This record gives sequence, structure tokens and C-alpha cells, in this order.
Amino acid sequence: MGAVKTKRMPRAVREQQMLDAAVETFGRRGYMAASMDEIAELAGVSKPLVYLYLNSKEDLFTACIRREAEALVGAVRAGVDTGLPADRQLWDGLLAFFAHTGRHPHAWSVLHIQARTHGETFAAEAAAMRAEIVAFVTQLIVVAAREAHRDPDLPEREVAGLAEALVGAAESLAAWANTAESVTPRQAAATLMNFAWAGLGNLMTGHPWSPPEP
Amino acid sequence: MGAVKTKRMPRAVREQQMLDAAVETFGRRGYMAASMDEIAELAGVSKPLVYLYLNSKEDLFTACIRREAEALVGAVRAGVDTGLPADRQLWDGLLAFFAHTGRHPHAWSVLHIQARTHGETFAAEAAAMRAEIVAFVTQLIVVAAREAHRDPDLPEREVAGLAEALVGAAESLAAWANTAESVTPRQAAATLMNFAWAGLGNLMTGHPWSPPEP
Amino acid sequence: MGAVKTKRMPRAVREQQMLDAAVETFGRRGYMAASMDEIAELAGVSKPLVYLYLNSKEDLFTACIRREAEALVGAVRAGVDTGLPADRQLWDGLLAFFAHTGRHPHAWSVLHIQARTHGETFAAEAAAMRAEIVAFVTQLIVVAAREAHRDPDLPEREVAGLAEALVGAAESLAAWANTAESVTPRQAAATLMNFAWAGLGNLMTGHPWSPPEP
Amino acid sequence: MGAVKTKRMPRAVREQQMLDAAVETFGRRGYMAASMDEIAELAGVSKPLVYLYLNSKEDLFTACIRREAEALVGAVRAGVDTGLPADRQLWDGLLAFFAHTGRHPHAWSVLHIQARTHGETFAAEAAAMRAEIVAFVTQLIVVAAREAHRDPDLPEREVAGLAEALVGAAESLAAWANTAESVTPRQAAATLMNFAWAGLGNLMTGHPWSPPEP
DNA sequence: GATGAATGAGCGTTCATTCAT
DNA sequence: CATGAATGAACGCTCATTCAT
Repeated sequence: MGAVKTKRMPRAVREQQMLDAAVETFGRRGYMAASMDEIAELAGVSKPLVYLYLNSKEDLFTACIRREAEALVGAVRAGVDTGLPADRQLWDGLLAFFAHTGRHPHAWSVLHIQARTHGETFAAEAAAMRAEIVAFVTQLIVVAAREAHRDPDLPEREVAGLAEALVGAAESLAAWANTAESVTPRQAAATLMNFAWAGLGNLMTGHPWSPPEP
Repeated sequence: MGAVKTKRMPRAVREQQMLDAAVETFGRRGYMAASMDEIAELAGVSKPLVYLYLNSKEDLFTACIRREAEALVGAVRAGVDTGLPADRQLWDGLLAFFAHTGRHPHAWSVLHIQARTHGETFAAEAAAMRAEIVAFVTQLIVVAAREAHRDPDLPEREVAGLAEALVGAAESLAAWANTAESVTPRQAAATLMNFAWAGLGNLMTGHPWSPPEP
Repeated sequence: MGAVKTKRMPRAVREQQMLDAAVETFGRRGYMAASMDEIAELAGVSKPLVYLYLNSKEDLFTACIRREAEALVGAVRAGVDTGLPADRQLWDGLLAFFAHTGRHPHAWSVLHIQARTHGETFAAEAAAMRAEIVAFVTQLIVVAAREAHRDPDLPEREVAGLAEALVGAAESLAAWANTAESVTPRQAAATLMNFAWAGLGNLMTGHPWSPPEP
Repeated sequence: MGAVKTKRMPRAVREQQMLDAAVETFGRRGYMAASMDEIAELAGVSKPLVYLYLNSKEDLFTACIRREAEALVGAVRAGVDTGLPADRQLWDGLLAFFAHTGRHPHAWSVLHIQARTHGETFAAEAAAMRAEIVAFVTQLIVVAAREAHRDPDLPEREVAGLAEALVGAAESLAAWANTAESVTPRQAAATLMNFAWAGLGNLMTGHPWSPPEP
């Protein structure tokens, strides 16, 4: 198992191998249960080399978070054409999101679960990425409301809660799609669009659901 | 902090004190970082007693998950009157859910985060509870569709995905509400109902959002 | 080798065994080269027990320094009768000093060498003990000068340097006596008294040696 | 700090740079805590080169001890004119000794502390140098006794102990002078001459201090 | 001649777990 | 019933040392 034991590779290559192994191990076992020994072995190198290049378990984990956060945001960005209408942008973004998280389940576990449960430093690193995505969704909601000629704009806190719920639902569906094997990114994205967009549509035409009196 | 150090309590009581301490510690530190020493001290008993009653760290953690899962499901069930319309049931259930998770953040952390990241055994335990909630929501969606005279029924997989997304959004909002301090359970529930129910409403009247051709 | 492996001893006893083993190991190998493994084995216990009782290598070393410093100062104090003349007090003190350092060479190594070369914290601990001894000698010199009717008192810095030299010579002779096996404490003390006291005597009668012009 | 990184220097020069760096590092950190990495970096060369030229950490340390021992003995020898009277020779030797150790504190630490606390091999290396100095002092004492017409000669063991004490006092004062910043080599040497020579003077004129009966 | 790449071995420390009382 | 005493196993990390180029 693990990478083929090739000797004398340039530093940059070895570093990527180590990050690959670390992401897999952190994702599979969790931050604390992952041992540097296992990561080194999976990377096909000795432990001291991991320390020489990545400094410490914390630094290694941070490097994983950063690399995978950039990869995920990059994948979503690459999937979206900002010239298209808001609903199409959301659809494309979701598709890219589910495709990427489906292809890199360990990376998604690192970002979604591990990073958020082992110290503020890591959480902040992952939160920065999530904030980018929430901001993207928030802006889509505002634009969509205008496209639907809703006037005046939705209150800010309302929009924040909606974006939070939408992203939360997406994150949850990503886990679901990773588990239930026959769910494709398309299906996951379609489910979420139906769930969310139509609801937002009703909101925008002024027919929100009203809670009963307490 | 910690139980008052009283001697000679009946076993059942002592066990609950230990579980209280364990839930708080597991929730605060995470499964791996929580030490049996800390739990025993917080419970006000000696470490061997913890082992005598709860066997091992794994068993102790399992007991925590079971107890808190039952408590959460019980709280939601107690908040819902199955004689009322589906939307009212969902509203009441969400209210109870957000209230309970808000009052017991460590327990929620154990169920939502810790249980799902430290081995299949624990994850299955928590998944059983989640399945109950998803089943409840699934059935509400089916009932609501019928109440709205939608015909024919939504495809099963569609409903499953929708329930999954709704529960996922709720879980995400629970964390959000626990963090952003000024969010009350009512506000969280209202946001989610607006987001979800109105969307479902559109779906049910036959106006789903259509994905573009690939 | 090492202590007989006796099980279940009271904590206080085990702690002393550990300190015994630690002093011997630190003295023999030096602070850095001494391994906690070796200390634990020599003490006849497992390594975790050493940590449970003594906390860390640094704390263990500090405990060694403190115990042995007190033992040495106590031995010198017990050997001296402050009612006797100054030269007799010095003689008795030296005798006690050489006897104690001769009987506990590892302890002497810890105090004289190891403590002073591995960080300010340890050095300060040992310096406090040395300061007690230097103060004792300083006061003896002053008293002796008065007993010899020297008038006026020797300048303070002069006395400080003399006490420093005397103590330094004693420390050096302790090592010498530990190495050259046939040297008894009496012989070492006599050599030093001849060397020092007679020199001080000359000083006090006003015949110091004069350095040549530069 | 460290040598300027110049390429293609003759081996002898490179070696001296390495030894300079090693002496400083060993003196500053101690033998065990000094790392070959730090030494190589301070010397401005790569680690394998250090091994190529100096073989191992032990050999490197031995080379340091040898070089600095020779330098110290050389400095003392150069300061003394063997044609002068014994007291003048001692004075000049002490002056040279304190001046050299003051100018090279790391070297002095290597010889006086590090070499004596990390294995018999190193200790023997430093002991050889110390023996030279003790021999020099021993002979001075014998000569001085004759110059003072003392008859018969002092017993050999007596002289050995006196020389040992004198050298020990000097070593101790060297450390003291390195620490207390305002002490010049002249002051240190004067203190020691007053302390020792006058005492020896009394001894030689037949007025030694007598220990009390046991 | 000189170095970037790599490692075996070991250290300080911690933790879940178990006896003996 | 309850606990003070004790440990096997593992973990994060570092270091002296050596290849392959």
C-alpha cells in the first residue's frame, strides 16, 4: 500500500506526497488519532523527513487544510461562469462542489469536520474558506432577489441565515452523497436546488411561511 | 463544577454523574483529547470506579451517545403533537430541537461531531438516532404533499434527499445558533421554515426549478 | 542491579528511591545524557510512575538538587560548633564537607557540575546553597581577622575574593580526593587549612605578597 | 555571526572555522545540547563536510579540547619567563591564565566543564592539559621552598595537594571573574597570590596551622 | 569537493487500563 | 465499595549520521 517507495525525489514532489498521505490519514482517522508514523509510512518516507519538511503535526495539518481549501474553492470557482444568471451560477457551483467533495472525501472530512474540532487556529483556517463560499451564496441570493424584481431587498440578517442554511444543507448532502453510493453529484445538486431555490422563489414573491402564535 | 463529593450513593446515581462528566468532557475536548483522569475527577470519583461501572473509554463514550441521543429524540417527540398539520409539526419539532441543542451544547457536540468522527461503531450509534429524525421528517414531507393534494407522490429518493437536506440544514443552523449568541431557537426555526417550507410548497404545486441541459 | 523490585510501596518511600536513582544517574551521565528510562529502571519502577510522582525531567532534577543541597549544608552545619574559635570551625566544616562529598560523589557531581551547566533555573538552585557556604566562610574570615586583632577590617571585596578562592579550592580538592583514592577527608582538610589559613594569617599580620609593577 | 560563506578555501582553514564554530557552540550549549546542525550552520558549511573533515561529534569535540588545551597552555607558557624568581613566575602565569580564559570564555567552558562531564575519554584529554599546569605549579612550589631555604623539602603528597588546591582556586576564580564583570585579570591574580603565596610563605618558614587532635 | 535528500534509533511524555488492598 | 499504586504501549519529536549525485 501507500506510495511506491521511490528514492531521492525533489523536495516539492515529496512534500505533495506527504500532504496526500496526511490528508488521507487525517480524514480517515481524525486529527488526534492520526499518527505521524502512519502518515510517514503511507507517504513512503521516514518520519524525520516529514518533520524536516513540514515542521510539526500542527503545521502539517494546517498545510493540509490550506491546500485542500484552496483546491475546493478553486474547483467551485472554475465551475461557475459569473456572467450567467444567479440560478445557473448556483447550480454550476453546487455541481462542482459535490463533484469535488465526492472525488476527495478525505479532503472534505479534513475541511468540514477535523479542521473545525481541533483548536481555534485550524477552525479559523477552514472558516476563511467557508466564508468565501457563504459570501458567494449570499451575493447570489441578493442578485436573484433583484432579478426577481423583489423590492425592497431582503433584510441582511435574513439573507445571512438563508445562506447559512443553504451552505449547511449542501455540506450535509455532501456527506450523504459520499455515504449513499449511488447518488451522483447531479442528483445531489438537483435535490438541493429544488429544496432551496423554489423556497427562495416563494419568499421573493412575498409568500413566506408564517409561524403560528406561541 | 463537578459533582459534590458525597459518599455511598446508589450505583444508578453515580453512573449518571459519570455520564454527565463524560459528556461535558467529550464535548469540550473531543473524544481523543478527553482523558479518563479528567472525567473521573470531574465526576468526583476515582478512576477505577469509572472502569468498574462503565468498562472502558469506548463503552463510556457509547453510553454517552446513547443517553444523549435518547434525550434529544425524546425532547423533539415531546414537543410535537402528531394530531396537528404537518407544517405545525415541523415547526414544533424544530423549536424543540434548537431549544434542546442550545441548552446542551456539549451533548450536541458529542452527537453531531464526536460520534461521527471516531470509528464506525460510534458513528452507527449516532446514525440510528439521526435516522429516527430523518424518518420523522420524511413522513412529514409525504403527509404534507398529500395535504397539498399533490398527485402522484414524490419519488422516494427525492423525498429522502429532501429530508436529508432539511435535517442537514437544521444541524448546521444549530451550530450557527450556538455560536452566534443572539440567535434564539425561535429565530433559527423561523429561518429554516422560511427557507425550506416555502420551497417545498413550490415543489408541491408543481413548479420545481429545472436544471439546465448538461 | 538497582533497587530490589519490591511492589506496592508507599509514595514517600518510592519517591526517595527515585531520587536516589536520579542522583546517581545524573551524577554519572550528566543531566542531558541521563535518560528517564535508565533512572526508572535503576529505581526499579516504570517510567510513568516517575512522571506521576516527579512530573518531568526538569522537576526531577530540581528535586535532586534541592535534596542534595540540603543534605550537604546540613552535614556541614552538623559538623560545626559555632561556639569554638574560627579556625576550629573552618577545620570542622571542611572535614564534614570532604567527608560528605566523599561519601556521595554523584550528589556532589550533581551540585557542583550538573546543576551549574544546564540552565539558569538549576544554577540558581545550586547557587543558593553555595551562597550559604560562602557566607559561612566569609563570616569566619572576618571573625578570624578580629580574633587576630587585625585593625581595621579587611575591605569587603577582598574578603569576597578570598572566600571565593577558599571555597573554590575546597571544591576542587573534593574532586581530587574523590579521584585519588587514598586521600582521606582529614588529609584533604589539612592540606587546605595549611594552604589557606596560614596564608590568611600572613595577610592579617600585615605582610601581603605584592605584585610587581606591570 | 559565523564565517563569511566563501567557497573553495584550503582544508586547513575550513577546519579551523569548523573548530571555531564548534568551540563556541559546545561552550554555549554544552556537549550534548550542541547539535551538529548548529555547528555546521555557524561554520558556514554543510553538515556532510563537517563529517568529512572531523569524522564524528566525538572526534570533533576531542579536536576542540586538544586545540584549546594547547592554546591555553601555550598562552601561560608564553607569559612566563623561567629565569625569574618563583613568585614572579606564578604571578605572570596567573595573569596569562586569567587573561586567556577571560578572552575565550567558551573555550574555557569546553576545557573546564564540558570535557570533564561527558565521558572518560574527553576527561582524560583535558586532564592531560591540567596535569601540565599542575606540574608547573608543583615545581614552582618546590623551587620557592628552596629559595626560602626551607629544609628538608616538603613531602611530595603535601606539595601535590597544595598545587591541586592552588590550581583549583584559580579555576574557580576564573569562573568568578567571567561572571562578575568588573573583575580584571590583574585583580583576580592579585587576590589569588595574596591568598596563596602568603599562606605558602608561612608554611615554608615553619609555621603551619595545626589541626586539633581528632 | 560539496551537498540535498534521507533515516535508525532513541528521548521525554501521556494515556487507558489493571492489580492489591 | 472504593482506591492508591503501578504499567505496557504508543506518540510527537530530534539527532547524529550517511548516501547518491
